[in-house]
Amino acid sequence: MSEQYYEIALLKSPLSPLTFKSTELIKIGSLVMISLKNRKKEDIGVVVKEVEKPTFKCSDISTVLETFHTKFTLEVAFFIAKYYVCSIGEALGLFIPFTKNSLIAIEKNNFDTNIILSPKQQEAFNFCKQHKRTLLFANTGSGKTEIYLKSIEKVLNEGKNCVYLLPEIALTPQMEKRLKKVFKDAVAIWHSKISQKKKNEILIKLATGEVKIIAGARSALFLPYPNLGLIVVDEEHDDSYKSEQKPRVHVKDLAIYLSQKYDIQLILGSATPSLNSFAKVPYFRLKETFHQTDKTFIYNDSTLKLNDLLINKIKEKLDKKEQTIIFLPTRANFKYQICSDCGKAIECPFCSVALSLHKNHKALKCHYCNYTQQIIEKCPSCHTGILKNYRLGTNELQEQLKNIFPNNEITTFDRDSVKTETNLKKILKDFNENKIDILIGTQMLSKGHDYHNVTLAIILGIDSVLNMTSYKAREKALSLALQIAGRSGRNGKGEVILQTKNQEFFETYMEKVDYKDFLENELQERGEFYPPNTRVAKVIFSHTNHQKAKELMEFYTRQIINYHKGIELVGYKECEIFKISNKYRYEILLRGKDIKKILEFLHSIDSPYATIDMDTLA
DNA sequence: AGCACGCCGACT
DNA sequence: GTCGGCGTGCTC
Repeated sequence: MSEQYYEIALLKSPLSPLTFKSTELIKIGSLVMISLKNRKKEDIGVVVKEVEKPTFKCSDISTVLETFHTKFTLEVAFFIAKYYVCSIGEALGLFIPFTKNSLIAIEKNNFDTNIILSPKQQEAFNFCKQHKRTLLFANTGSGKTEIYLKSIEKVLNEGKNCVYLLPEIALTPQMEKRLKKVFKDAVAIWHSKISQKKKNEILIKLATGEVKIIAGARSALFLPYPNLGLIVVDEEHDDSYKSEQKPRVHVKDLAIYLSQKYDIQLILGSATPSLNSFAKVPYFRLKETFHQTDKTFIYNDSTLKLNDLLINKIKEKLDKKEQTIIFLPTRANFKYQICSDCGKAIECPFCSVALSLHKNHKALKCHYCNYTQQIIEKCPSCHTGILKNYRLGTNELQEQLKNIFPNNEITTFDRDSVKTETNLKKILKDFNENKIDILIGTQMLSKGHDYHNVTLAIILGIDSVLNMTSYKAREKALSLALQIAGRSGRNGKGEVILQTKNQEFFETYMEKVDYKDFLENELQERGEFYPPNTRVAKVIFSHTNHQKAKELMEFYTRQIINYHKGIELVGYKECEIFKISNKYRYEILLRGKDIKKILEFLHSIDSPYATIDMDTLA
């Protein structure tokens, strides 16, 4: 009996593909079960290649499953493995495979959204139609959603699928509503919190053509679409499109790649686009909003605190029964407790960061490893000093405001108060029904939620974002400030207070000139040193043994200097947060224009203690 | 001697 | 990633 030999990529395994044999003819892309030496259970793999009989002995493929990957997914997985530096098995592990009934041809549809576009919107829609890739650079309130809907209608009527990506799960409910209103049951929501049972139902409907649009978070891009024709990436500037875990794929960049290489249309949308997309993708500027915008900016150069200016402004709004949102980048009560005698902060025993004070849990907590301990009164280092609190957080501000305005409803909106989708829906519902007067939150506040009665946005602590040591600090701080400022304004009237010592920067780019001018200026500033005109990658070495981590960094630093001409070593040092969860961390930052040379180095790294981050955002 | 733990290498 | 083998160092 004849035997075939196949290379099998083991799903979620860092191993390279291994060779197995079978008497059956198996299609490339099929999922199979195999067993490895010294393993208790069988592993799932994907057939990636047929090969000649090798010199070593091969085991048999035990089962051929009913699921498979297409040529398209295999190609994309190979690209991901190469570009983001992981094994084929890890890259394939991102995708959900097709099943036998998947490849039924979908019929063309006859959707009619009944949406009438304004002349400017029509122009934007036409631009999207004429360009395979569009950056819809659209101010808040300029009606970009209608353009998405029209574009979706078009591809659906051509018999294709659409995926609509959002940066986080929290935004899916409101978009679900808007999409279902127009496309009814052809819409499904997909993200990591959807139950397996529900996911299976969605996959069946996607295969039969009953579902044609998937709206969701990152993972939604990796579903078995019978015929993907359009990718929409909403709030495209958001960094959460990049995965924090291996493979560290940037889903927006992957979407750009897919639309370049395949017959897939792409629309990226944002009021404050990323410089990267701005430089890569043709844009259409949609500025006109449906209401006159009349926004007043007030600058306050006080250090981070609640002061009379803020209190009086809030009172004004409360008296008029209008709502206020307050942004600050810190949760809990305070970020540090510092001894007034010896000047030491109370540190996490496992991480090199201060413990945050959580009064309502009567605890000190580490925001990196979750270590929790009781609140202490006296300095643990010198035993004499009194501890002072620094860096105001959301809960503390809430407490202070409750003392001043005891009869008003003041709620926090951050990772601590929004643990589940139910929490989120309730807070947003209460806020929109005016049951909450003041909403205090972290970045979460800025992310595309609709608020209707907000006339004051207060932005605190933005300087700590601007002063981060990242080439993206300016872009991050400004887009964040603009996004929050954009949530203030009922019928176009709104006030914004920025507490900052960098008035000139914010005043220039928030009031005087267009965000486009910031992007153009920033492009100049970054020059040839930072993206988009060059590529950057970061490698982090982490180990419980301080010396081991350092030696690894030093070894690879020498490798770059000696054997990798053509890539530039920007720096090698301790990570900003030196220790996390008892692991010491060192990093190498490198850059270069030649992707091949960068990847050659990154692929030469052979250590389980290295984390490779291509196109790092930090 | 007995075993817990960490390290290392193989895995087709 | 996951497993077994093997060495070190500690305890009974």
